[in-house]
Amino acid sequence: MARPRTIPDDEKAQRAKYHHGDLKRALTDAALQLVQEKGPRGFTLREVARRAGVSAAAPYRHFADKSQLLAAAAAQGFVQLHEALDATVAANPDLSEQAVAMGKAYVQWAVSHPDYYQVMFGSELDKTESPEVLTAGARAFDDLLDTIKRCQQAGLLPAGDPHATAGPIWSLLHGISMLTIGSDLTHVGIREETEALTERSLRQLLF
Amino acid sequence: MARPRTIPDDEKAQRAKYHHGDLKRALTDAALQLVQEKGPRGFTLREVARRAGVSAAAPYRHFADKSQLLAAAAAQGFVQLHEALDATVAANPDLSEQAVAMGKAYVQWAVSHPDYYQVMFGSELDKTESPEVLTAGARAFDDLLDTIKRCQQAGLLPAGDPHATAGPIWSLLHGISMLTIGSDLTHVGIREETEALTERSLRQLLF
DNA sequence: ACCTGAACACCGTTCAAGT
DNA sequence: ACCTGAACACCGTTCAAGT
Repeated sequence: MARPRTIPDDEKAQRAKYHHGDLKRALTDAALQLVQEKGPRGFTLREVARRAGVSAAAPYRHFADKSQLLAAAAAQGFVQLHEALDATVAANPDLSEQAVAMGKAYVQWAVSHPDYYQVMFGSELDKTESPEVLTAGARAFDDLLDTIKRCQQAGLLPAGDPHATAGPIWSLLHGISMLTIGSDLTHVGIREETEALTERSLRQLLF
Repeated sequence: MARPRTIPDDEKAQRAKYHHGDLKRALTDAALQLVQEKGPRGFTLREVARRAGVSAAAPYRHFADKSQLLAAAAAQGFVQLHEALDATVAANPDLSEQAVAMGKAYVQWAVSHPDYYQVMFGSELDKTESPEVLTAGARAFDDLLDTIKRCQQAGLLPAGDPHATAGPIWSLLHGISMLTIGSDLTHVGIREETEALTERSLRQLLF
């Protein structure tokens, strides 16, 4: 029953700030949660504002429009994906398996965060208008690029511009992720497990 | 088995039917046009009704809801894609190049009909609720499957369930299409032409 | 400086009423 | 049988007004 009477101004400031000062963070947090709950389809500016305990007009002090708020959520998604890829690299020091492991991790993250992934790559988002998303996305892509470079230096992959190798790989991983999320593969009779499909096609493309 | 006693004049019936009887076709036509004009984002039930010269409530006599109307448009997209693939097969009787030619035709169609393609694979569409889309999609997929089978019989591709070969190929083609439409490849510094990227990665995956 | 309240123009959807 | 008009609950966005 400690009364907050003697509590440092720190906490008070924090509380006070939540609704005037750090509304931006409160809104992105709510947006993140809403995307995960309802997907891109159910994402509404007014609902985000409601969850942040604020009027429908308030978000416009911090985001130009709805798509900019969605972009903030998408950027967070790329950060999470980047962290997942980073962790995989750290957990797989063996270079000969690192590329395959990272590919599997990419798809694994995508299919276990389908709403996120669809926001990150869906047509609702105009990436051109949101440098935040572009840099966050580039950071995740760099993980792939770095692994390719290391493999090249170790002689496991042919030398040359790593982008030339990254293009096909990323396209494949993105395709598997999207088609799996949309259940399109099973709809046409492809019942192979996502992980097996990923590993198999990646090896075929790489080696 | 009671058939109508008087068969009305064809042309007159056609004309009269357009606004009472063939509203369904008028609506899907308008939907098709609207998708091509404004993309999935600007697609509105009310606008479609407006273009068909009908009240906002009228479409509900022919479609359960907005997504069912969008599904009708998506199905048409798959039909068009199927026709493009068919034409490519007919124009490339040489089996050794048919698979690559078809892959290029797939991506080519996708990037030249970006709004269509995004509707066909976007999150706005619930394919499960629309058998029309599923069968139209399966028909396009069968083109790929057939070419793979023929290549297998000619010894150009390893024998086995053609689905096992189709999975990686389709995933790659879909990934290239989507990432190109979204400009994601150029955003991360991959400036290779779409056609070159497609051909190169397809050959690497296949041979 | 930051937020609210009210307003505007638009949606998707429903339903009684018209023809 | 098929369509309209009006209504409802919801949007995204703007802006004067409050604190």
